[in-house]
Amino acid sequence: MLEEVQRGTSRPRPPSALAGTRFLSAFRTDEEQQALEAAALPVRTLRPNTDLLREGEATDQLHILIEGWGCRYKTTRDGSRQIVALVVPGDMANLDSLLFGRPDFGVRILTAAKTVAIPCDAALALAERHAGIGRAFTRLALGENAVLSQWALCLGRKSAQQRLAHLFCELGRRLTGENASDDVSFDLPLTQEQLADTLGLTSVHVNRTLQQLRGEGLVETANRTITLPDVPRLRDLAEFDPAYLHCGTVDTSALSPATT
Amino acid sequence: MLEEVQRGTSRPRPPSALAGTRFLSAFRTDEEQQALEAAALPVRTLRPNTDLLREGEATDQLHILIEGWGCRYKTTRDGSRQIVALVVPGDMANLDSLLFGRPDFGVRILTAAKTVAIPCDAALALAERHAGIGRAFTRLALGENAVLSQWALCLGRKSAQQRLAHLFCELGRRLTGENASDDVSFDLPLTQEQLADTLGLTSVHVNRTLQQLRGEGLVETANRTITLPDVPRLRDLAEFDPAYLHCGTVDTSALSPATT
DNA sequence: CGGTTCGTTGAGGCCCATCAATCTATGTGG
DNA sequence: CCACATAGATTGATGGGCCTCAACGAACCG
Repeated sequence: MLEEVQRGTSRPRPPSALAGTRFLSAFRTDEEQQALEAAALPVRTLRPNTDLLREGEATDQLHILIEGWGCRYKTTRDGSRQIVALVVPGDMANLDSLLFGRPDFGVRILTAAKTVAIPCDAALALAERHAGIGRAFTRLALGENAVLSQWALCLGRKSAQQRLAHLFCELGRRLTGENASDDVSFDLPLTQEQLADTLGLTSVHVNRTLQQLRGEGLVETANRTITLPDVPRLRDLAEFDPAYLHCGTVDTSALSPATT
Repeated sequence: MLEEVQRGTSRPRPPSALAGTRFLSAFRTDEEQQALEAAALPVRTLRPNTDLLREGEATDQLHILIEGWGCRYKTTRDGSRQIVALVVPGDMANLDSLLFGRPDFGVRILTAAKTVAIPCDAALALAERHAGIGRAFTRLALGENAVLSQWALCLGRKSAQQRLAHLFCELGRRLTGENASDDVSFDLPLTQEQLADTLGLTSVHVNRTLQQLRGEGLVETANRTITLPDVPRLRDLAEFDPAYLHCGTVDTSALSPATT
C-alpha cells in the first residue's frame, strides 16, 4: 500500500469504458477506481443471444456489462432453464469467477451489448493491495446474495402475479433508481419466455398473468418499454420492500449525507 | 491435513471455541486464524426455536454456529415462510451483517445450539489488515451465492421429489463430506414443516413426497436420523452435482473426470 | 393423564403446466 | 411488392402437481 501504483494519477487519460458505471462507483476512492480502470481490457461488442460463458466453462476474466442486458442461468437435464440473475448495465456478470475457477452457471447476453473484462489475477492483486477493493468485492457478493434470497422467497412462496410484480418493482428500482414515485417507465428487452425462465413459470402463464396486471392498471407495455403507472399499488401487491437492494442511488445517504 | 497448529505457536491460550471449525479453516494462515480467534466473544448456548436475529433487526456481530442447526428465513405478510439458508455447525449465520447494517432476513436457531460471535468492526478491521481474511469473507459470500443459485433452480424448475432429493444430497455432502459413496447417514433435526419452508412446499406434501422416496428405497428415516442407501440414484433423480459446493473436503477430485 | 408437537391420511379444488393453434410483427429473398 | 420464414405474443382446452382444509395417530412431557 506504500507504492504509487498508477501513472494515471496526474496524467490525463482517455475516459475509460468503466467511467461513470455503477460498477465503478462501488469503489470509494479515486485511487481504487483508477487502479481498476487501468486493469480493464478493451471494450467488447456482443450480439444478442451469445453465450459469454457456457455453463461450467472456466474463465480467467471478470466481465462487466456496459450496455445491454444479460443473465446468469442454469439448466436441467430436460432443457428447462432458470435464470438466477439479470445482469444490467453496471453489473458484474461473473463475480464468482474471481475465486472459483469453474462457474456453476452460464452467462448469456440477451441484447446487443458492450462489455469490459478485468483479468481475475489483476483483480485479486488489486484486492490484496487495496483493502477497499477487497471489501467492495465482498459487498458486491453480499448484494447478489440479498437479491437471490429475495428471489428464493418469490419462487418458493409467491403467486405468479406477485412474482411478476416483484420483478418489475426490482427492475424499476435498479434501472431508474426511483423511490416509489407513482409513475416509472423503463426499457424491458426481455421476451415473455425469458421472464418465465426468471420467475419459474411458463411463457404462456406469464402472458396471462401480464394481462391480469394490465387489466388492473398496474402495468403497461408498449414496444419493449414497460410503464408502471402506480408503483405503490404494485409494491403492495408484490410485497416489495426495496431495502434488500442495498445498492441503489440513494442508499448510501443513510451512511453519509454528502451524496447526490 | 496440516491444521494441528493453532495454539502451539506462541503462548498457551485456552482452546478457542472456533478451534477446528469449518469456519476457521476457511482462513488459510495460522496468523489469520489466531487473529480471528482472539476477536471471538464467549460461547453462547441457545435453546431451540429462539430467534438469533429477528427479520430486519440490526446487529453489530457476526454469529458462527458451533453446535446445532439454524436457518435464515424470510416471511410474507400472510405468514408463510421461506428458509433461504440452512446453517449447520461451522457456518456463519449472518455474513451480510458485516457490510449491511440491517439484514433482510431473520436467523432462527432450530435446535439446542452453541454460537460464537465476532464484532463486525473487529472483523472489518481484520479484513483491512490481512488481505487473506478479506478474501476469505468474499469466498464465503460467493459460496452462499452458489448455494442460493442452486436453490433458485430447484425452487423454480424442479418437482417436489427432486427438491427433496437435492436437499438431502446437499446436506449429505455438507455434513459428511461424502463423495457419492453408496451409503450415507446423518442427523437431520428438521421437522417436515421446516423442510417444507426450505423447499417451497407444504408440510403435507413433504410428507407424501417423503413416502414416495422411502418407497423407492432412496431414503430411510429413523428418529431424527436420515439414511441415503443409494446416493448415486438419489443424485441422478435430483440432478445433483456437488461442484457448486465449492467447499467440501475432496473438492478437487470432482473436477477432472473427462479432461485428461 | 391431558396437552402439545409432529407425523400421517383423506377429500376436494385451484393454480399453473402442457399441448396446440392462431395471430402479429419483422425480416428475407425472389 | 409479394411469398415465405421466423420469433414472439396470444388464446383455448385439458390435466396434473401441489395446496387447502380437516381429522386422526403417535410420541413426548410436565
